[in-house]
Amino acid sequence: MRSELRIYNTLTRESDIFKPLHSGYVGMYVCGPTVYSNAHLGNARTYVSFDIIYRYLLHLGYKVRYVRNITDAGHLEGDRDEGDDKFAKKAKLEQLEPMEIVQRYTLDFHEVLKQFNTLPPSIEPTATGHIIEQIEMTKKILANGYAYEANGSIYFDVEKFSAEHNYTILSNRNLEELLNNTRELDGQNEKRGRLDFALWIKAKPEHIMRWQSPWGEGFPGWHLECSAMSSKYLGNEFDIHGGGMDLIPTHHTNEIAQNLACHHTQPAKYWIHTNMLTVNGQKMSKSLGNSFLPAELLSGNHPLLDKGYSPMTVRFFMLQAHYRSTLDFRNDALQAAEKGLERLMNGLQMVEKLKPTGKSSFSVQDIKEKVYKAMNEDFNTPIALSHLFDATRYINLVNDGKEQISAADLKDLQEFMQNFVLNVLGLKPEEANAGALTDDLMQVIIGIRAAAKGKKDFETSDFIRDKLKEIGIEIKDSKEGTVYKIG
RNA sequence: GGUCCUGUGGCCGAGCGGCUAGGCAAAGCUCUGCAAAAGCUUCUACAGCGGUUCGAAUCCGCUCGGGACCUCCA
Repeated sequence: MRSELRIYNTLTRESDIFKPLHSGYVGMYVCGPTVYSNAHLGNARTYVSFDIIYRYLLHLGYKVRYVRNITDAGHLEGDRDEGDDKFAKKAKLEQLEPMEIVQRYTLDFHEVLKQFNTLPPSIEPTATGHIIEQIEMTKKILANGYAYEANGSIYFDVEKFSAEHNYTILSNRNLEELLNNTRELDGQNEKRGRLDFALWIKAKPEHIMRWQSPWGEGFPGWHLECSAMSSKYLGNEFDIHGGGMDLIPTHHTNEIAQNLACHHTQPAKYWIHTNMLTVNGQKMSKSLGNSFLPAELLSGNHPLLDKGYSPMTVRFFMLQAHYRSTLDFRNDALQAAEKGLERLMNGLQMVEKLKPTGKSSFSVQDIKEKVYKAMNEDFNTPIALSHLFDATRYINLVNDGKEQISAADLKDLQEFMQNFVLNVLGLKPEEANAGALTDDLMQVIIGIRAAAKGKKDFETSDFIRDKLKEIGIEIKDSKEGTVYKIG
C-alpha cells in the first residue's frame, strides 16, 4: 500500500494530503513567463520543477490539464500607471513591433524548455488572446463594488476588499504594516489606497499595445490575465496553482483577490511555490544581471563556468535539490552533477543487460516503495534519487555476481528504472553525438587497434589511443569490448 | 526600516525530536599489456552559546553569518 501524496500548500503553510476536486482529474495553472527577453536558467528551474510535478501526477494516473500562460501584454515597468509596458519599451529599443518581440522570445522560451526535456502544457494561452475575458472580469469586479474608475483606468480597491476578506492570506503579511511600509510612488494620485492595483490601464498616446474597452483605449493590468485565463480553462475553482516564490506577495495575492471579488471563490485549493536559483548566494535575475543563458551553459562561455554542461546535467542538478529550497548555481556543483547523472544513466543501461541469477538477495519492492514515498512527500526528488542510486549500486553488484536477483524482480526493476528515470524524472540519455558515418569510421579504427593489440603491438594501439585523445575522442577498454566517447 | 526564510562533512545537497540520505571529491581495492573508464569498499557533519527533553542537526531563546520579499522578476 502506497502512501498518499502530500503537497506543501502555501495557503495553509502545511503539507496537505492531495485530493483533487474531481476524482481522477487535476487542473493545474502555472504562471508562465513574460516574454520580453531570453529565458534564463532561473526561469528554467521553475518550469522544470513543475514539469516533475506534472509528470508525477500523470504517472499516478491522473488526467491532468496543465495550463501555463504566456504574458505578452500589459506587464508594466513598476506598478505605476504611467509606466510603459515591457513589450512596447523593448520594441522601441530594438525598432520592432511589440508582437515581434513576443514572437522572438516565445520561441526562445519554448526552445529552452524543450532542451530541458519538459513536457508542453495542455494549454498555453496568451494575455493578448484574452483581452475580452479580462475586460469582462474587470466589469464584474466593478459591478461587485471592488474596483473604481479613475481617469480611464480601473483600480482594485484593496481596502474595500480587505474589509471582507483576508487580502494577505497567501503571504501571511500584516496588512497594517504593508500599508505603512509601502513606498510612496510617484504618479499614484489616481489610486485611493496605496495597495490598490490596476485592473485596466488607460493607454497614453505613446502606448502601442492598446485595446478598446468601455473605459476607453487601454490595456490590462498584469495580475488580471492569470485570473481570467485560469477561470476560463480550469473553472472558478481548480486544484493547483503554481509559480515562483517571488510571485507570492503581489501577483498571486492579487490574483486571489480578483477571483474572490469576481467569482466569490478562492481559485486554487493548493498553491505551490518553487524557490529561486541563486548565483553566489544571490537570486539569479535579469535585473541583477547575474543570469545564465542556456546558450552560455552549453558552451561554457561564461566567467563562472570552466566548461559547458548539457541541459540534462542541469536538469539532474536541479532534481538533486528540493524545489522549495534555494539552489546555488556553481561550476563545481555542476561538475558533480555531471558525474552523478552519468552514474545513474550507466545503471539504467546496465539493468537492461542483467541476467536473472535465481533468488533475490535484496528487495526491489523495498526500493520502489522508498522512491514513491519520497515523491509522495511533496515531490522530494533528492530522496527519490538517493534510492535510485541505491538501486544502481545493487544493479552493479548483481553484475559483479555479489548480489542475486530473480527473473521476476529483474523485470520489475527494469521497468521501474526505465519508467521512473525517463518518464517521471524526465532524464534522457545524452544523444550520441556521432553521426552514422563517424560511428562506422570509429568501428574501423577500433578494429585496427584491436588487431594491433592482438599481436601485442602496443606501440601502435597506444598511438591510436593517444592520437584520438588529442582530438577529443576517448577510448575505453572494457570486458564487453572497446567503446569511444566524443567530447 | 518592516516581514519572512536560512546556516549540515573538502564541495553540492536531503533529513526537521531517537533508526545519523545521496551525489561529487579523496583513499584503498577489482578489472587491465599499460592506461583510462567503470565498479566495489571506506570516510560521519549539523554556525556559536544557553535552555526544554530520558534523548536535538531537528523544538525554544540569544549572538553572529547568508538570503528573499516590501519595486519588474520564475
